Amino acid sequence: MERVTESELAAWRSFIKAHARIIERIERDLAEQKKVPLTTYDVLIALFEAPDRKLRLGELTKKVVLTKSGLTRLVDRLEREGLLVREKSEEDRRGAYAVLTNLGEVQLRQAWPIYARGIKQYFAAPLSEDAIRQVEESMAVVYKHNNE
Amino acid sequence: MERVTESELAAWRSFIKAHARIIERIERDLAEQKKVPLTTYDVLIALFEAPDRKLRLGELTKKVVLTKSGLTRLVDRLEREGLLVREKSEEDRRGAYAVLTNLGEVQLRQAWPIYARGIKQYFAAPLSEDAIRQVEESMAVVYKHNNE
DNA sequence: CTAAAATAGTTGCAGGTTCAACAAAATTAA
DNA sequence: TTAATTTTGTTGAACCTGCAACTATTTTAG
Repeated sequence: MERVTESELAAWRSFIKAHARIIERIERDLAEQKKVPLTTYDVLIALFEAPDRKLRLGELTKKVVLTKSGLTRLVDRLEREGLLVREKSEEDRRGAYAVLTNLGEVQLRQAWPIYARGIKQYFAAPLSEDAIRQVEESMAVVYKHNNE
Repeated sequence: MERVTESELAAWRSFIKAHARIIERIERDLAEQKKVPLTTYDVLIALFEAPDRKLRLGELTKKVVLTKSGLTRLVDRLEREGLLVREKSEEDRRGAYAVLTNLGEVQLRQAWPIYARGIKQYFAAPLSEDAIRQVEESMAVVYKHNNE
C-alpha cells in the first residue's frame, strides 16, 4: 500500500471537519427543540422500518454506531422513556426484540423535520445536484469497501 | 428551505455510515498498536503545526471536536502522560498554553503511519483520483458553509 | 446423547464527555 | 477610577460508552 497523497489527505481532512460540524449543528438543533438525539433517532427509525416494527437487539447493533453493551444501555433508557419495549423472543430464549411503541413513533415523527432541515441546510444546501450524486456514489463505495 | 430529496438523503446516509466505519477501523488499529487515539492525535498535530509548538487552550478547542471543559480534561490527561505541558500565559494571566513536549512529538510520529495507512486503506483506496478531488471539493464547500 | 463451543444479551467498572456554575483576570462603560 | 460585563479556563455532577467477565441458551462435534 502506497503513501497517502496530498490530495487524499486534503479530502480526508475536509471530510472529517465537515462531518463534525454538521453533526454538531444537527444535534444542537434537536436538543434546542427538545427532540430525541441522533443515536436515539437511529434506533427508532431502524425499528420503524423493520417488519412489525421490531428488531432483535443483535440486528439493531448493526444499524447503529454502538457496541452491544452500549445498545443494552440505550435500549434500557428508551424503554424507561417508553419509546420502545423489550419483548422476549419465542424462538430463541436467549434473545429479545426491541419493539417500537406509539410514543416512540410520535417522537420519531417529531424529530424528523428538525433532522431533515439540518441535513438540507448544513449538508445538502451548498452542493449542486451533481455534487450530491458524486458524494453519494463515493461514500457508498467507501462504505461497501469497509463492510467486511 | 425546501424538502430533502431522495438523492440528498441517500448521500447523507452513505456519508454518515462511511464516516462511522472508517473512524471505527482507524481507532481500532491505533488501539491495537498501542498508539494515541484520534482525539489525542488531533491535539498533538495542532500543537505540532503551531508556531513554537504551542497554542492557547481556546485556540485548541477550535481545532478539535471537544467543548472547553472536555479539552481541559484531555489536556489534564495528556499532561499527566507527558505529551504536553501547560504554560501560563504572560500576556493574559487567565489563560494558558499547551506546549508539545518531545515525548508528545515522538508519539505523534509513531501514530502517523498507522493513521495514514487507515486513511489510505479505508477511505482513499476505493476512490479514483477524480472522486477524491470531488470529495475534497464538496466537503470543503460544506465545511466553509458551516463555519459561521 | 453429552460435552464443548458459540451466541445473545446484561452487568460492574472505569474512562471520557458535556452542562452548568464558578473563580480569576481582562475589557468596557459611565 | 470603579463597577459591570466579558472572556479564559477549571470543577463537580451526571451521563454515555466500551471492555471484559458473566449468565443463559443454542449449536456443534464426537
